[in-house]
Amino acid sequence: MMSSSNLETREKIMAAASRLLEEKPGTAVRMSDIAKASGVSRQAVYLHFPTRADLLIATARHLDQVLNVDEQLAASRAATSGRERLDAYIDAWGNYIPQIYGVARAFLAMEATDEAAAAAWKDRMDAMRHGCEAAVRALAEDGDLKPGFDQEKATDLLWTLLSVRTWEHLVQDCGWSQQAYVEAMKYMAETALVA
Amino acid sequence: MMSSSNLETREKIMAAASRLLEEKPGTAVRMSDIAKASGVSRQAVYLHFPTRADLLIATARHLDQVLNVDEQLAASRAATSGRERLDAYIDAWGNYIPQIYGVARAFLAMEATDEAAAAAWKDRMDAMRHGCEAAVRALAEDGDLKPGFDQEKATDLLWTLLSVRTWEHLVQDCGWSQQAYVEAMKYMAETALVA
DNA sequence: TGTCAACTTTACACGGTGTCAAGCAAAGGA
DNA sequence: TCCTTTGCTTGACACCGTGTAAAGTTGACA
Repeated sequence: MMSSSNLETREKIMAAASRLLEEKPGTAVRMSDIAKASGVSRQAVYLHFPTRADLLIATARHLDQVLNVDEQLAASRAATSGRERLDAYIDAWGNYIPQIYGVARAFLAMEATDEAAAAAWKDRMDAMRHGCEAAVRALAEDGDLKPGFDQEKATDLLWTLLSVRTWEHLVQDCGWSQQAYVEAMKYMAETALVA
Repeated sequence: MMSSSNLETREKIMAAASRLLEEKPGTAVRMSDIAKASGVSRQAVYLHFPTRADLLIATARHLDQVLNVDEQLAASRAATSGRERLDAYIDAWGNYIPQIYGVARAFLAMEATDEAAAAAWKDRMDAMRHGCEAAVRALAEDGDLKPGFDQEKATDLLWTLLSVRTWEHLVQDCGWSQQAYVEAMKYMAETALVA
């Protein structure tokens, strides 16, 4: 029961962290806030997660698991044509962003100062880039990639279009609806990259 | 002579700040670093600029003046057609970004925590948005705005495309050349917004 | 009964921002 | 010549958030 309580506490902390970050993104959420929200002492948090970056990393993984990213992104891999794949990927990732925005924002804020956080975020974004790369390759294999576009540049462009910062700018700063955002990204990707 | 030295010190501090930020963007530049680089005590900096945000704001204005933003952006206002105006604006602003990137990055890092810095940065970006708005309006007046696009959405899209974060992503993270960046932004804006 | 594991409480070090107060040196006027 | 003002220096300190250290508490279980 003690060992299960150990795990339960860990989960409680991660759950509280993701809840707080999701509730008030942009607000600086402190370790003590997370501790309080978990119903645990600040030091208990440090017992489970040596640093803030460690907690953030674990929380991100935890969220991926709870939200089942793999399944959410599976549709795009099942697509037959390149165009479908591109569309499905934009749909999947574009709609995943708001679900992880709180944690993402915390990462982006720490990135500048914390080495470990920067590396972890880079990893996640590299993984996302692979999705972009696969969509572009599928497009190219169909002969549907706009002529004169090399795959790497096309991937970079798509990657930029689908960055969390672009989502943030349009949805948070400009006040676009999630649907308008996804449609705009599809439109941009289509007109820019598809022949 | 004392009153002129007063101004000189102020300028020295702002010059040192912009130099340090430009030299090592991404590195956290502290007030004490700026003081040292200015050849002045840390408290002298606080004598001239009550807070870090104040220093940043003044430095940004100072930089605008030294680099002569107005002139750099003038070409776009002189353009006759909407398409020319769009192109000229992307050219001007897109090439201005790297010149202010150091300071911009400092603002973006502070934005999350500092109210004053966030407001000042928002002001600057709103001013930039007016440029986007004007370009889109000129396009619409020529009947060259893609049908089914309302001007506000088009402005938002262009604004997002020309954000410092987009520049950062492509040039800093993806390693694109400044020229490739500007061309890509022109291409994206053209294919997405021009009829 | 005693041990171990998870957790609590309290205290403290560190780095960065911002404040406060006393002192100093040079310019400039009486 | 003396005296005031101005621009700056020096050194100390408060505050906050992260992270560390150490001793104490509580419940499970052998």
